[in-house]
Amino acid sequence: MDESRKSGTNQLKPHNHPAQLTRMSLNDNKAGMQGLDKEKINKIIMDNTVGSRFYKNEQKREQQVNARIQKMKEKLNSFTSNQIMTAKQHAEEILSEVENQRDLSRTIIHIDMDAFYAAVEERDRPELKQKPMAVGGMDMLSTSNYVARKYGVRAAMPGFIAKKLCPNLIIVPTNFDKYREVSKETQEIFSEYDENFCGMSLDEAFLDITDHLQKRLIYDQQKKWLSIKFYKHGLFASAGIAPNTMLAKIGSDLNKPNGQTFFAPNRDEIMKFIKDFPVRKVNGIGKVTEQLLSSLGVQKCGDIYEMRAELMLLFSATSCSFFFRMCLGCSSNILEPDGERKSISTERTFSTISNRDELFAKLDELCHSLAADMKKQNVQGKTLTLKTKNVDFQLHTRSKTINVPMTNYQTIFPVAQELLKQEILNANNKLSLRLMGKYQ
DNA sequence: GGGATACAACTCG
DNA sequence: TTCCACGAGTTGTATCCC
Ligand SMILES: Cc1cn([C@H]2C[C@H](O)[C@@H](COP(=O)(O)OP(=O)(O)OP(=O)(O)O)O2)c(=O)[nH]c1=O
Ligand SMILES: [Mg+2]
Repeated sequence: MDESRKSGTNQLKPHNHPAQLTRMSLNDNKAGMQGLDKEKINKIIMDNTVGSRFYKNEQKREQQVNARIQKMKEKLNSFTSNQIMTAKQHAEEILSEVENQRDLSRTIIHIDMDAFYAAVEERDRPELKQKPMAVGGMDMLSTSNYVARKYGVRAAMPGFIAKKLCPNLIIVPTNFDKYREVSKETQEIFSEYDENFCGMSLDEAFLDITDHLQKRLIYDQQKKWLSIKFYKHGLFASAGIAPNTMLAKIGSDLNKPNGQTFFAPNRDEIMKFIKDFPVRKVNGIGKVTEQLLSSLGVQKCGDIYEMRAELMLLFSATSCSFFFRMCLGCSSNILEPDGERKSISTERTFSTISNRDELFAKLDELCHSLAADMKKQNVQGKTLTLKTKNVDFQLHTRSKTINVPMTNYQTIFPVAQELLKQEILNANNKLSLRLMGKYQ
């Protein structure tokens, strides 16, 4: 039940796209996206976005970020020179502590498959290799091959917009089981080099090859060898080799696809590189933090040092120590074995439901699905969280912790039902529902 | 003051 | 024709209860 499509406001809203929405436009800091017509692509994206409920929500969030920035600037102006001075001293202490801890003795590789899901699909349908192709659905794409990227089509872009950018785009449905299979194959190879390798997702992993290197030189071989191994499938990977995980991760992206980067264990070279490296490309700095930092004039990692006092006063200790390590090119070089999972969840988006009974029927489905997943993974939970999203894309969560752990549908559903009842009372507007169960 | 608990916001792939 | 996913993790803040 979602009217409001007053077609009176006519379609020809000419190019008055509000002062560039930073949240919205094409993100080209991604492999395979250089030298394309960004203007044109952004126009198509905007033309298919402006006015939608999704867009309105994005605008709202943008406003919130701007408010945060405003507040930050006010705070900044209120600092006395004395405060700045002591903050600078404190920052220096932390920085020199980081510098003292710098350890260039390990060699870490980050390996990242190229266009992973798409590459697997191309393996099974080689005729797709020359064609623009993406994996996902009309609502959302998980990734695209490099041919499609030339059109501006990329991961996390809705399929229907991608189709506007590239009418010939072929969209292949997602096939997780296949990707899991291939992932297993690659991980077997990784374990030959480092049995304690750390798989970050289906398509990427960190390896500490320090010990392996003592036995055998594989700097160059690593890549060739991966290429050969995967050649039969036509799959390729990129790699970054460095003294720590942050640099290794940066490196694997620098020469994508089918490329690699080597950072020598040399302080000066690392500092020289990191100085001009954009903060946004560092893992952990997303769209929002980028904007917050940018409003302080911090765009490159080197800028962090210049603003160390202000950052100390404006951000949490956790954030600051992260920033400071960043600007010195330092990060962990220890690969933690991944422990127990912390949560398990299932969520679904569907066309708007406002009928109460239908809502509960949907909830029932989700509980069954969650219970099945929990059984398969052999886990139980003590906290259940219901997550909802309404037609305006507003998110809401409501959770309940209970003494006796939940293990199956019978124990989950009653709790979920309570949460949904409350949620319906709370927001008597129609909601498009999703459920998410967690366990902690 | 120090754990739980609840919830929003952010990030990643 | 369609009109922005889904699963997992972290951090920050508020609140309550020893
Ligand atoms: C970024 C992203 C990736 N994925 C999936 C699909 C990707 O193939 C897989 C790995 O992510 P990525 O490594 O980020 O992307 P990619 O491997 O497709 O392309 P490349 O590394 O060459 O730039 O994760 C999503 O489902 N949603 C996302 O938003
Ligand atoms: Mg990849």
